Amino acid sequence: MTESDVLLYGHDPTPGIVSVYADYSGQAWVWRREGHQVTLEQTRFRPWVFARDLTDVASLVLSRDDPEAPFHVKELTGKVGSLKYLLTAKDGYSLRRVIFQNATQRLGRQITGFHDLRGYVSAGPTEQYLTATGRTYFKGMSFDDPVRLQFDLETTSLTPDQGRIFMIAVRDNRGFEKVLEARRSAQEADMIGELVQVIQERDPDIIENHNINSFDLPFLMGRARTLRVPLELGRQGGPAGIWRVQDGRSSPHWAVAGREILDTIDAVRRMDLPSASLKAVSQIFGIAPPDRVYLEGEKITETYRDNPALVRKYALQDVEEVDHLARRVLSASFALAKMTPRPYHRLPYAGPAMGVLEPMLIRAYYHAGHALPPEQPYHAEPHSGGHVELFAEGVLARVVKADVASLYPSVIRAERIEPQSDPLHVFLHLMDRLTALRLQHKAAMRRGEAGEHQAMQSAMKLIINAGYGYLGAGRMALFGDREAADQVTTKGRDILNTVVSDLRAGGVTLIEADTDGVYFSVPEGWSEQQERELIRAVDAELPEGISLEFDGRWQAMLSHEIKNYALLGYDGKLTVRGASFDTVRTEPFARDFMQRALPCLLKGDLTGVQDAFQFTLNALQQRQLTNREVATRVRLTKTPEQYRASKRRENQYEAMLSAGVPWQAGERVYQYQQQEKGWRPLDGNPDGRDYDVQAYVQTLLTGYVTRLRKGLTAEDYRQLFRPVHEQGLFDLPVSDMRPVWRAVDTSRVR
DNA sequence: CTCATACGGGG
DNA sequence: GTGTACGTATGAG
Repeated sequence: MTESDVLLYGHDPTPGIVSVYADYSGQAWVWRREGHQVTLEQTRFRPWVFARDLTDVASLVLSRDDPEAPFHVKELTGKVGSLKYLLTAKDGYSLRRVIFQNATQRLGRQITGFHDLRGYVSAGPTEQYLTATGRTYFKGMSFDDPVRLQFDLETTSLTPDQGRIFMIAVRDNRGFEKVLEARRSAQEADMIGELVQVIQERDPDIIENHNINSFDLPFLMGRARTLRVPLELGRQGGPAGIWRVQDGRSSPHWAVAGREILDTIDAVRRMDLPSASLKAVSQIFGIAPPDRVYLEGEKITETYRDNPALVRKYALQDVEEVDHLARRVLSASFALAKMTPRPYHRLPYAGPAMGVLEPMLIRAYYHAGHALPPEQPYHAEPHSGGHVELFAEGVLARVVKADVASLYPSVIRAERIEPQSDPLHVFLHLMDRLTALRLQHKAAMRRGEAGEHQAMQSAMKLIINAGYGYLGAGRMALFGDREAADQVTTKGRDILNTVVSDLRAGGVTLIEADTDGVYFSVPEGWSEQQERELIRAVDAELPEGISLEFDGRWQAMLSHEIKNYALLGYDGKLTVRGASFDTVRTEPFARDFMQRALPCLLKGDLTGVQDAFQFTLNALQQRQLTNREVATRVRLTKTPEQYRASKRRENQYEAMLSAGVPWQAGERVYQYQQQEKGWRPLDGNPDGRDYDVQAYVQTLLTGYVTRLRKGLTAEDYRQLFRPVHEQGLFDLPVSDMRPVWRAVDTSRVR
């Protein structure tokens, strides 16, 4: 693959950069790997700021012709009002200080950063270095060329002031593997020292774990502080220490000089999976080994006491799983790190638009010596969205989904829509090049060629799809353009409308349309080939560059509300979408009910639906369930003191207080409704059966049974979900009932 | 209903 | 002496 497109990769082809640390004083440390050798280049760069005018730097001596002067200004080509002054300095701290001081005076409020100051664009030091030099990480490297090390702590608690570390599993992608242990508290300090030593000796470029930023590192730092063990995880020659990356979000991120700290959870969280936990995700991706040991968090300490070998195995499997998971979920970020002027560790949690695309746009303007765009005009209204429409609700058979492949990116490229503030046409160039590259990688994948084609193509896709969102991102997006974004959605709605009416003309029953996809039901007797032919025929009518694709087929669908539905595959697999059907708070008994009832409803087996209902009702009434199976998980965010001080009474806290159970802020507990006593913590009696039957029957009826309503006639619904002893005189045999659907005429545009 | 805040996940 | 910004569910008003 060529890395010669300077807009895509930056203009400096230096290979093998594995980590960069820079500061505002203009110093930069660049670590490069060539095979086994890692070299540190200590260098300087000129910190930069794009400015709209020079008012805040009027007190500085600004050179216009000596680019090495303490402060330099270059007037850039650009329109009136654009950021047409590129200020650079030998020492970026002084430049920033002067600007903030003068702006504070001018505006009469404390200015401490560019984020609360209009008329400037700058970046963090490492990003400035990469932008100014045109360098990027990892050029010429594959995912496993850097040394990647994973470590995972086993602890006696979730917080370092209440527990300690008793085990650390550590491995790397060069074959190293070790389990460090501290059976007794007195050995913990030595074990931490040993981890530091392992890291210094194995000298990884990248340190990975799942949730490393919110768990392992804070825990490790907490213990090291308490035990007074020096914790140097960074590389020799660079600034020492470990520091919190200020990224404005609640969860912390950490950085050390010379190594990239990567958290697989950041990448997993944006994948829209039912859970982001390591174990769940590993199973979904099929990377859990067949002999995987699963231990409940709370039981790990006691398991270690009785069976340390099992915990060792568990801990090693954790780090091995992280290695596989990282290869799977971080390779897109790895690929993007070769393109965008940002450190690798930021990419899994940087947004693809502001975090990846915009830095590339800024870099292009920096190198062209062209001004950055002025601020966008303010729009009170959000820009218009996609076409969303529900055509039918209830149970429909023979369901097919068709979608327009990459609708918005295709519209952007086909209609040549670009930000009006992008005279260099960088946006469209990037869209075109990324799409072309994506297609190359997809083709290579299809030919079965070796290499990271899957990672590359998904990385490209990520950024291409971000293009539209970026245009509509509002004032935060430097090159955002509301009108351009509106053009994209307008065209997108036109296309979807065409698809919808052409499909309808093809004789199918439409169910729902959402932005770029349509679910519909085909007439009885249609073969899959006929379904695909219809989609091909509709596709043929679409404009050049836009294509409709077959996206799946199911034996039936329960359409409940827009974006809330259940599908039953031809293989019998049930898929539910939307908060109506399943959330984290869903009680186990209710989840079980839905899993039993939905497939029956979708197959038209209403006897089965009734059985599922009676089964659950019976189980509740006969107290065949335990409290655990009716409990919901709640989170106690306030401390007891905070709660007592607050006005509002909340069930979950009252439950803890009335039971006399202490809690800590942030704690997660299970609670259930106890007979006559209301909400109680589950902990006291998880295997008991003293739950409030009436309350849970009510929950079943109002919270879950109602989700099936759209698939039944009103009479059938009433009859099916009535207690069995209340048989009515005019009841129909259930075996004669059939699920129903009806057309709806609510249409709206988001 | 809309707006704001908290969460995820880790032992 | 680094570095603003995720997506979604629930609670508050």
